[in-house]
Amino acid sequence: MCAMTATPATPHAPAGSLPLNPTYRTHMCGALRAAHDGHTVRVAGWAFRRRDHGGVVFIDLRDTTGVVQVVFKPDALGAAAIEDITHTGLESVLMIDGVVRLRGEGLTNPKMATGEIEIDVRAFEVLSRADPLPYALTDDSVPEELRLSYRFLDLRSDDVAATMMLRSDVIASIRQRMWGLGFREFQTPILTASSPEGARDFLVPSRMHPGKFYALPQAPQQFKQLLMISGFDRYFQIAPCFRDEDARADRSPADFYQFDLEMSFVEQKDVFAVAEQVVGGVFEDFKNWNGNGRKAGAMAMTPVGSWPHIAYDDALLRYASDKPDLRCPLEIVDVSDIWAASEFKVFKDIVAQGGVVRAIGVKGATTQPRSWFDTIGKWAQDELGAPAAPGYITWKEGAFGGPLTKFLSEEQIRAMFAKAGVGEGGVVFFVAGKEPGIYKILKDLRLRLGRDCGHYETSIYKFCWIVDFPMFERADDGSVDFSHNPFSMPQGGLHALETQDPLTIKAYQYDLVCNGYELCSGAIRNHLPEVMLKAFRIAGYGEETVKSKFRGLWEAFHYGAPPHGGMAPGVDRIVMLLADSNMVREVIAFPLTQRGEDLLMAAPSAVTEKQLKELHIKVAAK
RNA sequence: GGAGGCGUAGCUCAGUUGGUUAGAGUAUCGGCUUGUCACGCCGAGGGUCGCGGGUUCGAGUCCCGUCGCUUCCGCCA
Repeated sequence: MCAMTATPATPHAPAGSLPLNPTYRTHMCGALRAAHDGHTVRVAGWAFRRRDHGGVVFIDLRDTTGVVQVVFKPDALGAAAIEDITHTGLESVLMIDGVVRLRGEGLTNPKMATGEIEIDVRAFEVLSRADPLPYALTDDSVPEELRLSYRFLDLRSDDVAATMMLRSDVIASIRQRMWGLGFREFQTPILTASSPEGARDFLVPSRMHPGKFYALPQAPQQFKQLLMISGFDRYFQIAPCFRDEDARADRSPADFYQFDLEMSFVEQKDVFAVAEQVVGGVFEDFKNWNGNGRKAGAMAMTPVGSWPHIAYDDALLRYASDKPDLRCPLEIVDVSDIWAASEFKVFKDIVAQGGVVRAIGVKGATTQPRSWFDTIGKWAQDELGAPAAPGYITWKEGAFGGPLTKFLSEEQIRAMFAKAGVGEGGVVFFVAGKEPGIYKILKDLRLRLGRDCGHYETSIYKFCWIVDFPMFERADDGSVDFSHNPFSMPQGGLHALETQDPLTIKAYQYDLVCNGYELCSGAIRNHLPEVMLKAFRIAGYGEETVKSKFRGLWEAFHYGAPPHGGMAPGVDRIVMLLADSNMVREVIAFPLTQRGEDLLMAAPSAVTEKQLKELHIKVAAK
């Protein structure tokens, strides 16, 4: 385990300055240096590696600060002691009394921070013996399933441990920044009421109320709004959230943590300013963290205070995504009108039937070999499910090329290149189809083209705000539903709700996006009961539902509610990005599997009949 | 709910066209080794090839089903 790189915002004491109890240790393993030569020390830790030379035995002893070599010599300890340490399993916990010695000439190990010294053992005690390990801690090819089954061992490996410490440091940094800005931290209930909106709830049966259930909160949404109405003005919480939905690589299947915040008497720009200071500040502090050795070099980031705002509709057009990865500079443009006026029947028909043709211009792509264009076409069909290989037109040595060229006039082609923002040497790709199905193809094609043609930036955190989300959307069954958050303030307020087509109404609703990951959602909230009632009515919820299911907010809005808003960045995702990982499980100490199981604790599990009876629950036969 | 990938010793993997007793590295155990640092050398034990069924004279290998992990779609206000 390597010593952590010190970071300016880490409020923790540096490794090696921990208060120590001399019953167990006088020094930390990783803190010993040449300056300790001749010091009598007591250290304690895990037997990480052993090298047995029949007489002298070396053990690398590991604690949270690092590794130090301890030397067992038969002359000093006797044959029985050497026999004992030889048969003590790796990962046993040892307490060592010894003397720090400079290593002899040619015996130092420059790969170790403590490599100039070793501890000459005078006495030792095995505090806990370890069985043979299910896998070697130094083996980095062990599958995740096994490592999660023995997560307590997995957490001993230095990169995993370093990531957990990063997580702690990130949360500490968030708290310090928020306290510095005058926010207060609150705790809100873990057992609350089920909500008809949003994700599937985890339910907890009530013993005292037969047939009734608590729900674990999907977010502290209503509570933080109530705190605003109570007048606290600035709230935050590192809040556990629970959603019973299927997992993804970047989405934990049950519980996750949000850095939840809310402010009163603010507009959208005020929330953005706090977010850029705090989230941006955390990234500035930790962007170069490399405790797991993954980053190739220093990381850049979008400067705080200049994170671009992109309207939701604009994001869908330009990036085919509401969480665009801006490391790829390529943008999508609409060229439906040009193709509608062309002789190419396939695209003409698609436009005539309400579809669109979108184009991605790639500078310099004419240098790609023919085989690359074929690979892209096959990949788009096989992996992205494109109905046909994306068409393309090349502009090379004064001439336009590609199978689609013959359907267009030169003016039309030139107009296309101008719109796509590329000139000679460039290639314009086309994808035709209906929205929104076409977005999935365009989104991944844009990134692939950028990567393949060298336009994709690495070693940078690219932030942007996605703003002006629609308030409502059409559900699969044709009805109108909330598109994001039912508590958002619609732009135009009650007047918009009463006069506009609901599907055209925007909300003061926003997301923060970094490198293609949705880092948080937020909104300026509605604080008026009549707006709440009207918005829910449009989404198909009657007055009685609002009054019963959202009683707290409904009541509170009648007794003086300030304008307020906030957001909730995902702690797991922030740490994941800083750790240069794409798996959220890597930044969670005890993550669940994809199917929501804890392999170590064997959860979920059956319970006794007695427990069920107390809870008035009967399990139906399958 | 749907689609793909993976599953052989404690662990990581190899295993030819279906053909004798399923191999290697590592770990474990035993022996040797007083300066290594992923120490080294010699030897031993360790297998229901995820599970079930089928085809076949014969299945780790082919087919069907199923279970587990995982990636993606749906889902995630």
